[in-house]
Amino acid sequence: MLRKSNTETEAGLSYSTKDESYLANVALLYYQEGLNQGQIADRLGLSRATIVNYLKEGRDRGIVDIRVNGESLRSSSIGQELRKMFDLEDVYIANSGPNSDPSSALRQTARVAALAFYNIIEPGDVIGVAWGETIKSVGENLPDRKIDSTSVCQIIGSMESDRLLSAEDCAIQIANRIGAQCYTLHSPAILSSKPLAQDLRQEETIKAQLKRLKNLNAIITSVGDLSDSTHILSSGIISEKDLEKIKDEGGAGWLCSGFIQADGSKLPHQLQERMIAIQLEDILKTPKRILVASGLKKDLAVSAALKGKFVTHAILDYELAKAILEKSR
Amino acid sequence: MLRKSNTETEAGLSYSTKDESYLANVALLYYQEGLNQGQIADRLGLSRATIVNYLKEGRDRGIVDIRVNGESLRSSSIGQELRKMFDLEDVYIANSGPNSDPSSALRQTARVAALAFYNIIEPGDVIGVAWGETIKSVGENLPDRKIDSTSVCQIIGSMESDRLLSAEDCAIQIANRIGAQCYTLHSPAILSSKPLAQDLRQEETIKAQLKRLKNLNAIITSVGDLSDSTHILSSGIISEKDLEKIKDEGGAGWLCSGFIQADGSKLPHQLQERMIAIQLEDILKTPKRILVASGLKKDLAVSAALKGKFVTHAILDYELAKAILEKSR
DNA sequence: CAACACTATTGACAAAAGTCAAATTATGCT
DNA sequence: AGCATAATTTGACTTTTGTCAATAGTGTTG
Repeated sequence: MLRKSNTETEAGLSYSTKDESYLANVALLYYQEGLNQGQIADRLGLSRATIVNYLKEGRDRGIVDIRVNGESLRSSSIGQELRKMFDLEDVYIANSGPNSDPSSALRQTARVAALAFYNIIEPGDVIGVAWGETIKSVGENLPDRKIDSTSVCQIIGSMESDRLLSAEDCAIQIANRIGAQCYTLHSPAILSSKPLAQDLRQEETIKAQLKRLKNLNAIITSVGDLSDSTHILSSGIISEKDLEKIKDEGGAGWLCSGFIQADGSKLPHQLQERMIAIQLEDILKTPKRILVASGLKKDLAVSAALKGKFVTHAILDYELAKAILEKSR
Repeated sequence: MLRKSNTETEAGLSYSTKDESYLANVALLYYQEGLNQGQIADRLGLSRATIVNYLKEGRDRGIVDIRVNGESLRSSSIGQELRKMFDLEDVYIANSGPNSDPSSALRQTARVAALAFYNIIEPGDVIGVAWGETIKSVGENLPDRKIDSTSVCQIIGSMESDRLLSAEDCAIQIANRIGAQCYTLHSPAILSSKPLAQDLRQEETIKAQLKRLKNLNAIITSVGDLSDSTHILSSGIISEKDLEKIKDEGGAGWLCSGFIQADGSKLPHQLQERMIAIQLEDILKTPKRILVASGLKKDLAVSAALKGKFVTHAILDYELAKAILEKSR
């Protein structure tokens, strides 16, 4: 069969079969008219394999967009129970199946969080973004869909971590996806001494950046658990010895820049003096507080964050949500 | 294997696997994570057939939404040529393949028109809607997506037709889909005598309805050809004898309420005196004039409408567009 | 204009998805 | 509780889709 990429060239009429319009028409025949690939191939006088390629290209180029309605993810009954119990605005439940490994459970949670994010964030919002594996994954799963005149602020200074390229990444990626102005924090998360931290906070650039964190509309963060594998340990924010002490003192979790106890109250710690990050008090002042968490080992930490009212919108793993609910009866 | 629709019932925790949230999660695993049905079945501990059912239900219930980007349909090179030649704002090309029958070509054109419609219409628009097979099909292919504070006005009185249930249907359906206020025309399209038509136009209700047609933001219509199978014949608007006369006088097409010649100029006809419909002059005053047409036999009529500037946005069949372009060189 | 690098297309095969009647499990009713 | 009924799930089968290496077309360059 003759190649079809240009018909009527002799008449000067150049019609490229491969343009977006053509791909979109094929996609319509497949996804809306409901024809199968063979029928479309017959109509267009091409092989079925070609139609397969066109359809794939249509999806790749974003001409065909398959989206899942985020609203529906709020409807799970376990989520509704949690919502009532902790007086939350919304709970979205991710469910990757009982037989899935933790990393894909995390990815599924992040995907759900990405959809939830678009439901929660409104044009004009100033969004504080924490960092960590979970938030990184949320950023990766956000579709490229702009939200008008939003801005994104990094709320914890940066830290080298084996699990992340760099901490600013989280804020930058989220900002890129939603087309927001991005303000990073030009400082490490933790400094070696209290005086140095104090000095740095007085630096004009840092000062301005920290001031912005007092007037956020929304925050998206995860929580850290206090197990041996927690990221505050691996990223060097805290030493093993200090962590043990925190646990002895009744620490249940780590939230942005501070430790909290099982009942949700703040657990003061000298570490705070050396950190460049948002204050727990400022989190509470932010109207939309989005928490994303996956994995059973975070149950205590998440419970604590919920009890402490650090959260208005939660996106949780099914297993995690169930565990929290059962312990809280 | 155990049935899974309720887990943990003994603990009082009712978790329905079949809720929207669950379906959405399965859909995410399939459409976003890219797992196949077998892998999902394994993870959830269900059979693959069940996953098939869940995915289907997700699509049926609108949890999964597969949409084609309307923008891309504007990009065809043949459409661009037409756009320049007739100084149009936009041309969308529908392509159902050279081997497809006219009815599915029409459906494809209507689908493309439906997507175009959402690109063209803005919140607040007052939209005039004609009727006919083509417009009816556009209405059927519009998704249920609201456009804020729009209204829809029927621009030609009603007529019984074998091909349509009733003429108001077109306006009503389009209004329903986009959530618009709907104003129908409470009159037949054509009356038996001029005096009766004049009297009716003076009726307060009709008068108000006709007045509205002088301030539309947009119009969506097709054109009638003058072949033996044209709908103005089958719906009884015109007699066979009159049609012959019109053709002899140089008529090229029928547009809403009047005949036009090949060069786009109006062809006066006494029929007009007996009609209750928008005036050709008022069409020209409307800023967005959307023409939808499919099928080679409409080439003369469409050409005429384009030349007469009755159109700002055209949605055409590929074959039709090509024919018009070739004749116009 | 032959040789080339490139992209688009295809046929044949492998994998995945869809179908449906039968089986299983829940639900309603007396 | 026991039975009828409805809803859900499943295994075995058919159809459709995806893959990939081979082939054909296009454009460019020496």
